[in-house]
Amino acid sequence: MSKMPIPPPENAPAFSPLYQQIKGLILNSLRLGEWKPGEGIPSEMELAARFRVSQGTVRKAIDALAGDNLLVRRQGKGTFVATHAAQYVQFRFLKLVPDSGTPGSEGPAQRDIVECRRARASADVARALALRTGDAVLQVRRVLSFTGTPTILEDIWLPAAPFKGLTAEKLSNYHGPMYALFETEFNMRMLRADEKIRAEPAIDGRELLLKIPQGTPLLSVERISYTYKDVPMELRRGYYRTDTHHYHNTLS
Amino acid sequence: MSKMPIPPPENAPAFSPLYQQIKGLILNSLRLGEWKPGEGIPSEMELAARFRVSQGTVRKAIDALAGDNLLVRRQGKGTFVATHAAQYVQFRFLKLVPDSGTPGSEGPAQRDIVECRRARASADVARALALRTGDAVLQVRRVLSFTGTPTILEDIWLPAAPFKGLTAEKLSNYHGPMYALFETEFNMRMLRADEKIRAEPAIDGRELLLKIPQGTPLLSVERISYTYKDVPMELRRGYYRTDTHHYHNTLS
DNA sequence: CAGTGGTCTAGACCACTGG
DNA sequence: CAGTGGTCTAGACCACTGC
Repeated sequence: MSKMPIPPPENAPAFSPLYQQIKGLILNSLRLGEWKPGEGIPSEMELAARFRVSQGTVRKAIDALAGDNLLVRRQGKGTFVATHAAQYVQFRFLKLVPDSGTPGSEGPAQRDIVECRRARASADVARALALRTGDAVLQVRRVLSFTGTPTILEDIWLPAAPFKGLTAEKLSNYHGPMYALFETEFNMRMLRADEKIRAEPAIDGRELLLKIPQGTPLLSVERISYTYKDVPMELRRGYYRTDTHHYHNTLS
Repeated sequence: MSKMPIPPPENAPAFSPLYQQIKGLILNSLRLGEWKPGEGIPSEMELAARFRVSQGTVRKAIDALAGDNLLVRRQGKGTFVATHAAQYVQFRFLKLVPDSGTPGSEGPAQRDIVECRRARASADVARALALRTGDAVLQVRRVLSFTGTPTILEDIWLPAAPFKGLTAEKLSNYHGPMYALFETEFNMRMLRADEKIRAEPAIDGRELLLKIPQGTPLLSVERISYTYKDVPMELRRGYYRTDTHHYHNTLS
C-alpha cells in the first residue's frame, strides 16, 4: 500500500479545454437571453476579442454549439440562435412522416385544442417534470389532423409557473410550431428531448378522438423535453396512427 | 435577358474542400479493406505525409469520418476502424431498452434461429435491397429473449450472393452481434440504417413465436441497413414487445 | 466591396497510453 | 519515455452574402 502513488483529490477538477470554457460562456449568454432565438450572435472575430482567445478557439466552441443545434451557422451571413420557428426546422421534433411523400408534403396540419386546463401533478407527471406530486401544472390535449384525418392525439403537461397565461385561445390562434410560441411568449426554449416509444391499443377515449375502432394499435410516444441545464420543461404523451404514417429514425 | 450574367455550367463542379477529398481517399481505403474493422489506421502525421497535406487537414477528414461512426478515435492510442464487435457498441443498432435498468443490464439475449433458408425476393423485398423481383435472397427468422421472455421477433432478408454460405448453424454458434459476424465472415460492414416504426397487431403466427395473445399491439420496426456508397444490404422487419421494454430515441 | 464564416498551413505545447 | 491524438495560436487565403 505504501508504494501506491498518491491519487488525485477525490473530485479532481477534470481538465477542461479552453474552447469548452468558451462554449460555457456563450451558453451562459444564450441562457440569459443576450441574443434571442433567430437573432445573430457577434462574429467570430468579435467574440475572440471579447474572450481574449484566438478565432480558432471561438470557432471550436461555436462548432460544438452548432453540433448541439443551439446555433446555426450561415456562411457569409453570420451565426444565429436556433429557433423552432425557422422554416427548415418546422418538424424538428416530429418524426412522424407520411408513408408516401416528404415531411410536410401534406400541407400544414390542422390543430384542434381539445382541452387546456390547470391541474395538479400526479406522481408520474411530477417525476417527469422534477416537480412534487400535487404541484400546479397545465394540461393540454390536442388533435393533429393531416388532409382531414385525425392522426395524432397529444396530452401535454407543463409546469404552471413558467407558462402562466397559456390558454386554449392562444394555442389556437398561434400559427406555427408550439415550441416557437413557447420561445416568443414564455421565453422558454426546448433544446433536447428523450422519447420512449411503445405500441398500445387505443382505449380510454383516445379511439374516439382519433375516430378509430377501440383497440386499434397506436404508437405511444412519451417525450420529455429539456431546456437549458437539462431542466425538464414538458411531458408529452403522443398517440400516433400508423396506418398512413410512420415514425422515421436514422441509425448510424 | 442579355444583361443576365452567364450562369455556371449546368453541372458546375461544386467546390470541394481539401479535407473532404482526403475523407474520400480514406473512405476508399476503408472500402477496399486496407485496414480491417477493429484495426488501427496510420497516425495523423503518417497520413498527412502520404497525402501531402497538413496534419490539420487530415484531422478534419478523420473528424468527419469519426462523426459518421466509421472511425473511432482514442487519445494516446490511435484511430481505429469502427466495428460492431466492440463492447461499447454492442447495441449500436438496437434501440429497445428495458423499462428499468440500462441497456444490456439483463445480460446477453438468448437467440433462437427459427429459420434460415434461400428464397426469391418478393417485389417489396427486391425494392428495399435494390434487387429484381425473384432474385435469390437469404431469409432468416429469429427470436430474441430477455431473461427468458421472448421479446423480439425478426425477419431478415439478405442478398444471397454476398452472404453465400450463411447457415442457421453459423448464426447459432456465433456469440456476438450478427453484424459482427457479417464483418468477419462476409467482409460486409453495416454502416447506417433507416427505420420505419409502426404499431401493428400480432398476427400471422407472430403471436405464437412471441407467446402473446393474438392481436396484441407490437412495435413494428422495418430497417434497411446500408454499407459503403449507400448500397442497401439488409432488410429487417422486427416485432418488439413493449410491455417491459421501449424503443428509446433522443431528439436534438 | 466589405464582412462573414470556411479552409489550410505550420508550429508549439498538452494529455493520454503503453512499454 | 516515445508516440498518439487533442488543444491553441497566428496568419493567409477562399467562398458566400448583401449592399
